[in-house]
Amino acid sequence: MATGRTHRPATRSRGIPEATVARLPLYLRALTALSERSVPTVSSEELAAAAGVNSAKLRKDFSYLGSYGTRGVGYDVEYLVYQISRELGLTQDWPVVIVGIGNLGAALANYGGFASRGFRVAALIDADPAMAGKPVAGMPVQHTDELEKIIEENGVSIGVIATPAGAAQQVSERLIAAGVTSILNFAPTVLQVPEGVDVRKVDLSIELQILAFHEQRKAGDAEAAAAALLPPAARRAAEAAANRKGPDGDVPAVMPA
Amino acid sequence: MATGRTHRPATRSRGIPEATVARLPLYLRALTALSERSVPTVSSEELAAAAGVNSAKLRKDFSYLGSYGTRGVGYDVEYLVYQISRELGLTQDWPVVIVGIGNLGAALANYGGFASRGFRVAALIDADPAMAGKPVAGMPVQHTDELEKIIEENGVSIGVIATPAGAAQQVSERLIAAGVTSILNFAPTVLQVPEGVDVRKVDLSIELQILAFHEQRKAGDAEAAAAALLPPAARRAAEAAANRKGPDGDVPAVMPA
DNA sequence: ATGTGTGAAACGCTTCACAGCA
DNA sequence: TGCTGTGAAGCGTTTCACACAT
Repeated sequence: MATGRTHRPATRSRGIPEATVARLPLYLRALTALSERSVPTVSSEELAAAAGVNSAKLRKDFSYLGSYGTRGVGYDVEYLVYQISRELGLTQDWPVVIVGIGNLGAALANYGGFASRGFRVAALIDADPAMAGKPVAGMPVQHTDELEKIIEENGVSIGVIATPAGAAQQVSERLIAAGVTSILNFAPTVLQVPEGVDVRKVDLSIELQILAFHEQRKAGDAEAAAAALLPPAARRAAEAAANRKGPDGDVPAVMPA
Repeated sequence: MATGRTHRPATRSRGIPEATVARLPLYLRALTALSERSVPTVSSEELAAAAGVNSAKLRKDFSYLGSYGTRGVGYDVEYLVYQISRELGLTQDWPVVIVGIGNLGAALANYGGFASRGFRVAALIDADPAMAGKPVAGMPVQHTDELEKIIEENGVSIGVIATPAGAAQQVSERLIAAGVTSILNFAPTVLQVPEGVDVRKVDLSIELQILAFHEQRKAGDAEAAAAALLPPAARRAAEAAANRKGPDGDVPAVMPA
């Protein structure tokens, strides 16, 4: 997870558990693929495999939306696509602004997955005057001065922050003051926001660090197993790890007092 | 959260709960900032605020690492930085490859947060022959043909996939066959990987959809409250939402059979 | 016969509240 | 006195297993 909500007690939103909400987009994507192949129905087993979850979880998830399946048959693909889209609020148009048009901001602006899901990039905003007017993803970058005007005129309630860490808090405050109530934050900072504003964060470095933790554990296991003369499948990883560490790889950089 | 592990039962890894592991990078970042300001110690309360969690959770998290605090005083910043770094495996060097050097891949290549955390971009790989040799983030892009050689020569165990969805599964298979055991996947697909391989996914579109769900709920609440003549704080959002929807905003695009 | 829908059990995570150490 | 460390309670999520509809 690269991610997490802020505020609001972990109580259910509209009766649907948060964990289920987080999986709905996954189901939707799998269903859309089936729909494009004109598959009329799916079983929970098939759909679960396509979405990368187990079928019991999927059935439980769908049970929160209502009884949309047919026993002995499965789920109607088109109908489910509609129901989930509706539940997620994707049947309406969501204008979003992207603030910070560096490498990442540009990547986001060019990302096709937004438009196809009801999201419309209403504006690209950057603090650098030299960027103003430059076309990115076929759209002129606008200066931060215009931020409030853009948000109010377009009824924007979702903002994406792709600025450097140092600018993120201030940007979020301006977004919120102008009316934004949901923020997707790519800057590596914890945003301080008032009650009622949702923040989700995506942090590339954090994801890698979590992988490193598990990777390290694998290497440790492999080393231990190798030492016990029980060569495991992950042998290669252990060897690579050993090579990387070097002779003093484990010496602490800082010693406790 | 934008994210999730694959395989391996949700049992604890090395005694540390998965939820705790996911927060360690957050604490580390906050601690690093304190360290740079030469702050010698922090209380759980202060550090929790900086990391955006509550203090009970933080103390519980740290208790899994050992008793590194001093009662009545707090935690030694430098010592904690070292212990968490060590726990996460960041005291060693992790070479990573980035596959798919489009907008997003380039953004990742340029992202500074990697190098400072023990991650080293060993190679940038792209399938487009026209990209080969082009410098991105001061590093020449290499062709996919070289993938296996690069991974083996550099002892790479972590791969980042930033290709289009259609290429991701095949890329992951080649990465894994060559020795990669952890993958950070930015492509909007569910990767099918063998036991023992960790996958974390970051999906921009999914994060936005989760925000949209909550945003929709807020708008609904605000409308209801407004109808009940109890003007709420989020009034603006409701009005904006109403504007967006238009006269037939709620008519289903697909009707059930 | 097949596959959904769902109570109930199991599990993991969070929060509480306070004992215990500096 | 102040703040950590931690059992125990509380919650939300996952998994099980089977009744029930088709």
